[in-house]
Amino acid sequence: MSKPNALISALGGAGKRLTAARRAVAEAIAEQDGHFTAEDVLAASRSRRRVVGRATVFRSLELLADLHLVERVDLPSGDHAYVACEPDAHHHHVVCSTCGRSVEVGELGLGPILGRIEASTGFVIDSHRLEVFGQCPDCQADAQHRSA
Amino acid sequence: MSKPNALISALGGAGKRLTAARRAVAEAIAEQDGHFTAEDVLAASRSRRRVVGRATVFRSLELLADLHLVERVDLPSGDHAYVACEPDAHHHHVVCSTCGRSVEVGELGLGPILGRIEASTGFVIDSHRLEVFGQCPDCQADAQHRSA
DNA sequence: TTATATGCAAACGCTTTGCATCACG
DNA sequence: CGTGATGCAAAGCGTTTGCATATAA
Repeated sequence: MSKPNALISALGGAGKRLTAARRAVAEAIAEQDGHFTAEDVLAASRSRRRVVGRATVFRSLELLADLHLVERVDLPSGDHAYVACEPDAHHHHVVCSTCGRSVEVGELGLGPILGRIEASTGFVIDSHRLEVFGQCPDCQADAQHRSA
Repeated sequence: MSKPNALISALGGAGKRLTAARRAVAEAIAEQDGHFTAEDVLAASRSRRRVVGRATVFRSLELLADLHLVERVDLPSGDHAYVACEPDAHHHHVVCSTCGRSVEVGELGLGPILGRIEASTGFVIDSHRLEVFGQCPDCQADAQHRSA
């Protein structure tokens, strides 16, 4: 759905080689609309006739995750998936339980809550993950059509 | 560390059979101190000479998770683990990155944040997970001793 | 007695790794 | 050129399943 170039140029900027396989992975990710698994990327690369080895997909995904170009999310089912994301600020993902699309949201005031947790538990917090699941506006509309 | 009886009686209350295997799993969980994996439970049951089959451990864990007696947490590493927890109110876990112990915290004001997310994204939120990782007080102390 | 639960072992699916080859820079 | 990347296939690991047997209620 968006520009693979962003992924590709970011890759180059990190001193990583700009290989055909990585371009293919970037393209495959760019055409994903929502969260996706390694297998989805593999399938997308195959359907585009830019076949990439399974191992390379995993290696690329790991690399992109290190560069914060994609982020791993754990679905409620326990499955692992990835979402493309902006590398900049800290943010969280809101994932649609129906269609899998996700949007990013900022911190929205989580900081004070973490402060309260530190105060009440004595922990020093290193990291946190907030994963939110629900129905996106489109799927809400679809649900209404179906029931009406 | 705590009473397996709580798990056992809750099991009975749910119309489930109180079998030897389930007692063994409950005991194994009770002696876990922090988060644990299915393999940990299996190992604990073996060391106590109350051997339980691998499949039964997974089935029991699934059952206990359904009853909200344990909760599945996804560690930053991507591994799946479980923590024992109180079945009552909605809460989240704060997990120590060093020793794995976890404590429960309540909502602490997440509600308004979710409301803001709904407002800004148009999603209707079904569920959420907040996972917080850091150093517990004990591990902070240990770290100081070591560096001092 | 009868529906449930168990145990085993094999099947499974996702992910990683070893290693020889390839190609970006 | 040299190092890093690739691809294949096999290994690895956690998890699930089929099925005959055992057992709680």
